[in-house]
Amino acid sequence: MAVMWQCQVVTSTSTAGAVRQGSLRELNLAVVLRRIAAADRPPSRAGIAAGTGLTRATVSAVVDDLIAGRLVAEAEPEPRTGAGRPARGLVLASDGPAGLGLEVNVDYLTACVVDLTGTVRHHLVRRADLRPVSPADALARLAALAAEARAAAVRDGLTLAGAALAVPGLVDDGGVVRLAPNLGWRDVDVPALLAGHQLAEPVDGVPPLVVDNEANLAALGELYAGPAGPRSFLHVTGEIGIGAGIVLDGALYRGARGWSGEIGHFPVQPQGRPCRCGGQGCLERYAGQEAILAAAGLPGAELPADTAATRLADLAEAGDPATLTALTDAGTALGVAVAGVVNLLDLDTVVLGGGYARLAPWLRPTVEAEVARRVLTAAWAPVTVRPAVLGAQSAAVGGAGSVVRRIVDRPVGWLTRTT
Amino acid sequence: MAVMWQCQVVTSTSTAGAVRQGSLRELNLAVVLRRIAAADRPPSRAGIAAGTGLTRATVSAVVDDLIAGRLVAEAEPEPRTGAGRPARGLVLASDGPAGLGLEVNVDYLTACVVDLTGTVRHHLVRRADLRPVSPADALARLAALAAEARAAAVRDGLTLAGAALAVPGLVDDGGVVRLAPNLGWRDVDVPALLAGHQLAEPVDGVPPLVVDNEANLAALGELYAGPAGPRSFLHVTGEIGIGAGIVLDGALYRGARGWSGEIGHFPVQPQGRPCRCGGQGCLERYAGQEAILAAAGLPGAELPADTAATRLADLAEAGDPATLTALTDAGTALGVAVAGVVNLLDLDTVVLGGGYARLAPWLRPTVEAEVARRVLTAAWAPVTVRPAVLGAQSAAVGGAGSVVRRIVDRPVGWLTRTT
DNA sequence: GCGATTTGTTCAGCGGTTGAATTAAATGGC
DNA sequence: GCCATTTAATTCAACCGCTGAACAAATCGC
Repeated sequence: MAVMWQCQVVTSTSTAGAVRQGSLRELNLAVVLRRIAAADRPPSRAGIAAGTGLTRATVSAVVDDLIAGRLVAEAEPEPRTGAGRPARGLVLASDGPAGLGLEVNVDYLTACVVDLTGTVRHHLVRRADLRPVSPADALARLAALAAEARAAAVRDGLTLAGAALAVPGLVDDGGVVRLAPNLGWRDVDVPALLAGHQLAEPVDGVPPLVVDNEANLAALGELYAGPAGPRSFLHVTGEIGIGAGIVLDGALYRGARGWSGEIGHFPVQPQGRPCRCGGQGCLERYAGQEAILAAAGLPGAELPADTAATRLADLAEAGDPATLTALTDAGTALGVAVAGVVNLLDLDTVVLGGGYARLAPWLRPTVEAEVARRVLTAAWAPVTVRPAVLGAQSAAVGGAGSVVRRIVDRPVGWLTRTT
Repeated sequence: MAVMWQCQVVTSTSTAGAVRQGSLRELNLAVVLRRIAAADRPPSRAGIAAGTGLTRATVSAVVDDLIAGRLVAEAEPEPRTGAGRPARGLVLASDGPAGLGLEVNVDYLTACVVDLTGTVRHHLVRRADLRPVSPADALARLAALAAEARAAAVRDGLTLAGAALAVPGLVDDGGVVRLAPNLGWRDVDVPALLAGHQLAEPVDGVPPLVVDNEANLAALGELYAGPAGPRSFLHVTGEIGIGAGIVLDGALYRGARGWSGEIGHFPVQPQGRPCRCGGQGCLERYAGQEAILAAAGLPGAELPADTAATRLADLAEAGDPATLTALTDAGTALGVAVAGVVNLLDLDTVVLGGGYARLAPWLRPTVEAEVARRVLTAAWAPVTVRPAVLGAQSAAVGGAGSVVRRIVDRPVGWLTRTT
């Protein structure tokens, strides 16, 4: 007689999900705040009570806490309808906590500030080729840009609640960049290099900066900003390498060690062109920026992604045949890979991000054709292929968004802060 | 200024996660019960209190409820250690609720009973070629087998809490089998065909039978039965077709419409052999049972999977060169596909199930070699490839396990039942 | 046998939700 | 213009379930 789950391990985060008395309020704060964040019109306390099943009394008490904590504000222009006492609309506060989103990439540094409502309040970009710059230097410049953004946020009355840094590479739990090939970084300990800077000072024991892969943060940005609905999608970022962020059931899937999304080496031609990874016929060799540029007869394999994408888009718009062919071929390869992923994960949406966002008009038809041809269930349920809403610099915005989103999902952390 | 998550939709399951007063007890029942289920030694009330952060008083009250509901029992042979009052060990009850697992496949019907502890208490198999049999007939035979299993369970003092039926095909939400090619089923409405049978009578408004893809249920079985640890893995089922169950962070991932796991048409040779799906060089054409048998020079493409696997294993053990080559080639193709999936999802374990379980000794080395070669992060973090613990008929056992597992995860549903 | 030690139970206290009653603020009919 | 009606939000006693401490139970070591 086989015995199952005899010795399953409990994930044991010390309390392992036990619900204490105080958790009630903690959980309901999150429920109410999420409700306010998710509504398309400012909801009333009564509406929230009806929607959640909580009592109006409870909702009022919870909302009082949220307003006192500067997470929620009452909307003066209350939307009225019919008879009865007018409801007072509740909206996320636009003068409370905000998130700082940062990005280091091959040819630019970005810092942006996103408030609780999801509005991008500031967006600073510094263009500069960072490949010859040492990681320490690059991070020092980034810190300066971050300080500038922070000052702008403070002038607006905002309080920065944390920061997220997007990096084009593999990042481990501790914020160490294991490998960022296009930047030439290897084992760069970002928190250590930023020690002393304001960014690195822990607040309430919480490290204020999380470092993450740009594809992951871009996918989060798309999750927050995208049209309602898509709860499971693949966000493909076309750069020199090709990365993917995977959102499943409304949550970013990071993988067993946080290294998911490596789609660049999906085998689209197993007996095809050799790849630096040791395999053959990897997607990157057919739909990577270098491959597209070469096929279009353009130099500059090492160009920054947005420059390359712009150049290709210009040529395509002008009707350059070599470019059009190159994009069609790239789209086909991308479609093969995407179809494989969709077959495996049964996704309903694929988002073209990074450089692909700009090239979507030309890539999309071929990608869609391959998907329709190869995805078994496509006949029953169509797959949407669309460009990223946030476009190129979605990683920084997504990172900033993830900071404030964390507050929406667990407001107690913000409300009980000591500072 | 881009605005994010302006109009996100709330999943709105009426209460939308609101935490009522009574939810406290509901949640803590689950926490304590899971703790008991997950422990490798019968834990004491005090131990659970220490582990969860709840008070000993609370744990005692919760445990009283669980014992009253026949979900937990006190283990008489309490495990002692040191000084102090001896603890009373708590174990899952072996005479409470049980799950019924069913499977319809090409050449057999299965019914099995799994109790709360995960022990397989009964396991009935009827061999018969079901391809010439009408779906209604096949289900009638299944219902008879299920009734037999139910009687055996009742004799043991068990109460069946629900049933799960594994089918080798695509199943939709309503339990309709959209397509099961090897059975020759199309749009078979299982609940409708079982109407009138005991299996189909709702208890407390809950449909007693869920129908699911066999690969999904087999993956769940592996999740419950497998060694501690693997929280994210791919379970590949080799049959006439090739299916995969995907477990991410300890939960089965079903996809946007419940049709995830279609790995059989992963492109391993895009310019290769044409496939019935319309694509070219699909995995199924290289590592499917039909392909392996043909490469080994054997007839019987339509053989049931376990027969075919046994025959191949016998030949391989005897050192038949054609068979060994066939298995090596199949392993290579499988390895290409698996490597692609692991790259994408960053899994740490791949389980070979179904017919592959029996063939694992020969497939495993080549699969591992391909994975090591193609998975970028394999150097930092190894990927384990292993045969399924439950072997061939894991789907029925996994289905039965999922029924009792649901009770462990939400005991209130069982405790408040009216029957 | 007695103190030390650990388990499990009992009980007053309390935080937070509940539900009903109350107050607040608007609409609409006459 | 006034009042009944309607809906929103607040107040308050009641109650549910967790908390913490005190207590009883059961065993070990000396």
